[in-house]
Amino acid sequence: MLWEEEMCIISGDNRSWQDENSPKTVIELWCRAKSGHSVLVLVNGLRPYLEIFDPNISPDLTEKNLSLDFVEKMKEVDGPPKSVGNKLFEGEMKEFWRIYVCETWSVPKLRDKLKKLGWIVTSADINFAQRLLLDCDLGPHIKVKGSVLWADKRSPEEAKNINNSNSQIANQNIKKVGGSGIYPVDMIISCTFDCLEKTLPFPTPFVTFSFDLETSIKTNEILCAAAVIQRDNERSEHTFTGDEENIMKGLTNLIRYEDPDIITGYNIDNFDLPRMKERAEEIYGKQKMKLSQLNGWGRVPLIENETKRLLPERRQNRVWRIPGRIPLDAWWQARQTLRPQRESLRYVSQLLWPDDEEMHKLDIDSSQMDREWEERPEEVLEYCVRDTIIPIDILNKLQSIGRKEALASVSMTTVDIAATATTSWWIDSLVIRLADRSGIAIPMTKSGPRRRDQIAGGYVHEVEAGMRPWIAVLDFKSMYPSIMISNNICSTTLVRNEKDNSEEDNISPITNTRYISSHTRKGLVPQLLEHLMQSRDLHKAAYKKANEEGNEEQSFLQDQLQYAVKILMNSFYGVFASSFYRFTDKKLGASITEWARHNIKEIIRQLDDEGKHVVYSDTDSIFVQAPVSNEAPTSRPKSNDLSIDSWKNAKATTLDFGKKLATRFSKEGAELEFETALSAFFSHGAKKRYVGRVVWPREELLIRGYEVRRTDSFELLRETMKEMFELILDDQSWSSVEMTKTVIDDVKSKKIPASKLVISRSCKGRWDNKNSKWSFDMYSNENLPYVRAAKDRIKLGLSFTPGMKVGYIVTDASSSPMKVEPWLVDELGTKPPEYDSEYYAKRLAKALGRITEAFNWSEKELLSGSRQKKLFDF
DNA sequence: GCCTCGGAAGTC
DNA sequence: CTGGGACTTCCGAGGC
Repeated sequence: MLWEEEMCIISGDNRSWQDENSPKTVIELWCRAKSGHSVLVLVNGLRPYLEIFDPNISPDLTEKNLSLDFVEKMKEVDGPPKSVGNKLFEGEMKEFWRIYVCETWSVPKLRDKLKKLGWIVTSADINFAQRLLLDCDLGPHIKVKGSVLWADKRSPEEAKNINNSNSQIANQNIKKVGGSGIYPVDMIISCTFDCLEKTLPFPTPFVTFSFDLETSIKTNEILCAAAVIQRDNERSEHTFTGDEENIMKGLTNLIRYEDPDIITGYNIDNFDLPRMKERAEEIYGKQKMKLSQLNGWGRVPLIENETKRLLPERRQNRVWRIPGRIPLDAWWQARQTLRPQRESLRYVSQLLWPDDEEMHKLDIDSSQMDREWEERPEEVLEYCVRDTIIPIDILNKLQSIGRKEALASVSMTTVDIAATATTSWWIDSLVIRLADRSGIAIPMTKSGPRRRDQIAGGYVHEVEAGMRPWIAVLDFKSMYPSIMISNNICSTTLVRNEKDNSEEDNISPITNTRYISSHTRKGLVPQLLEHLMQSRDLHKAAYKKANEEGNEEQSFLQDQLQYAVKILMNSFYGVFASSFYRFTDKKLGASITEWARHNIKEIIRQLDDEGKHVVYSDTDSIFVQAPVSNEAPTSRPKSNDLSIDSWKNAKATTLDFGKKLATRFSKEGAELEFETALSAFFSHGAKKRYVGRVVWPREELLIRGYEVRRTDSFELLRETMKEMFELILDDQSWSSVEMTKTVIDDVKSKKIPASKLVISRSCKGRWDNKNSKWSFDMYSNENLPYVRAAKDRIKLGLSFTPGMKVGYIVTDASSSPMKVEPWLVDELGTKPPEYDSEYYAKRLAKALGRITEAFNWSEKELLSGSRQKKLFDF
């Protein structure tokens, strides 16, 4: 009996098997059904392949140089080559042959052999599960029709009725279609590739597992562990104690029983996952099956020949791979979306839930874990449980999982690729799909050394120091994608030979690179981008409609989708300007930016000619001074003040001015939008550093580039500078100088708490296996403050992970190198170090002085000559 | 004190 | 062996 259901693909893999001596490859899709249970779909019927052509002949010549018979006889090849006709490869038509392969894992070897023979190999580095999505034009959300081979506890009753076989029979049936045994899922279905169908996206009820280990600092041993499972918005907590082996077995059994899709925790990538591996190996060495009992988290049967997929593995020292599941570190998600000043779990939860003390209370000294565990194990366990709950709360708050699912949906990949892979994977998914349908060959990803010669980037306009009143800010809408569309920029439309020149070609303004007119042939990428632009508009409209109708679930989903499309569109330029991407030519990236510079400079020139002052411009934005009288106030007067009308008039003039400019300079393929109106704009004269008082479409302070936004600044500087900007934009530059002097005096007299003076920078590092210690040899000089602070942390037994932000206090800057101490108050609750007040006063004066300089108050004047100085003996 | 360099973190 | 890009500012170390 057939079973039909909608589900979302979490991850895919494939395995080779023999069907009556003929080689077959089955695709395994790990899914979560819309109705809540997990499903493994075994898909048969597709054969892995790659495609080749003989570079020495063109289609009009019939003579073959290279022998296809020879290819057919190669042991990796399955059956005769199949003619697939002519395809476009780097501007030329070639005759292509499809070569079927016995096993996917022999592709790299076959690739090399064919290349040595002289063939050019294409479509030969595409993951076979991804191939299924490409060839059947599927995204992550699918409808499956198949026969039920196994229906376990959490599967629907109807499915259990269809399949009531015992596990032995199920095991046999699964092996008959190429599966490896009874996978730890709720349901196992078998079908052929034509039984899969694309469906509309829906929010999938993923199951999440969060865990945390507490370990001994002396021996690295695991002392205890905790885990939380979130299923259907309900959570269950679990704790594990006893000997190490039992703790690890307990965690593993829980995972295999609960069958989560997502595995999270705080810093699991760099701490808990590697520690699990290390401790398991400490106990069982290289006995894979024994190791699997301790750490077999892969979603495959717990059997001998699956040990390779059972054990979590770290690829290229970065992303962990747990087949069938998605490792999603809450630390990394928080870091990416929040960009916090510091990154400890305590700090991040304080940032997200400032009022909930329960969440960030600190009752365990983790640097003394051995003693704490000895003296009060219950509190340690409680602390451990809390540290598994917060990561789930973080993922929920940041909507991380929903965003990954939306990205998977718009890029038509599995959720794990959206969650863990890089931009080029998402774009591959769309580009290859379309190329395959358009008779265009798929070149391999380019390898070898990275390109040295840079292409030119965006244009940045000089900015004058000082205040400018009433500014209209205009932006090009999706600038790079629009340029790619309107000029038909694509590797498939690039004119490579002079003989192919046509009068209709689009010709780039500086390098005179030519692209075929879209009337002749539309490029792949312009087609895709145009489609994405339209789909973003559709999602935005659907979002608006859902909002009006009060349909919260739809509105949330549509907003996620439109945002994902935006992210995806913006990734195109980067990938096509890179040196490695399969469909790239460095001319493409260069053309895009030269058209961009050309467009924006032309507008600036015209405005200049008309005497309209362009105050600033960066890549796709222009700041233009509006024709407002100098008497108009730049800060909003009280509503009963006489000057309120003058302010309102100025605002109206600026709005009108902005709208008119937008209409005037917008053209097909380069739409200029009126983004914001500022009543005042200030810069001290450095590019990418400015402040503006926004008066439309909302009222707010806009700060870019300045220390206020920088994580490697310190709280006091951020606060003071922000206050200073508020005053300056309110025309109170004098009081801003006074205020600044007071703050500098306060720091000199040590009235400022050290917590406001923590400087934080990310620090690289690598674990040196040979010497069993952390190494910082990637720095040409390790004598940097944050590297020394990181080393101090390590010495104290605190966690260090490569790339983490390390907080420190400068204790003595008079010596070189300066003396610093790590900031441990967040984690250990220890006494803060004594700071070097002179250093902080100087840094404040320097940063703030750059700004006050615009009003003729220098750094030196800020540091001295204040009333308060005399009160404190300095 | 001036300069160069390596490095991190911003803007777009 | 592993990947979006360029443009920009500022900080600290270390040489002279």
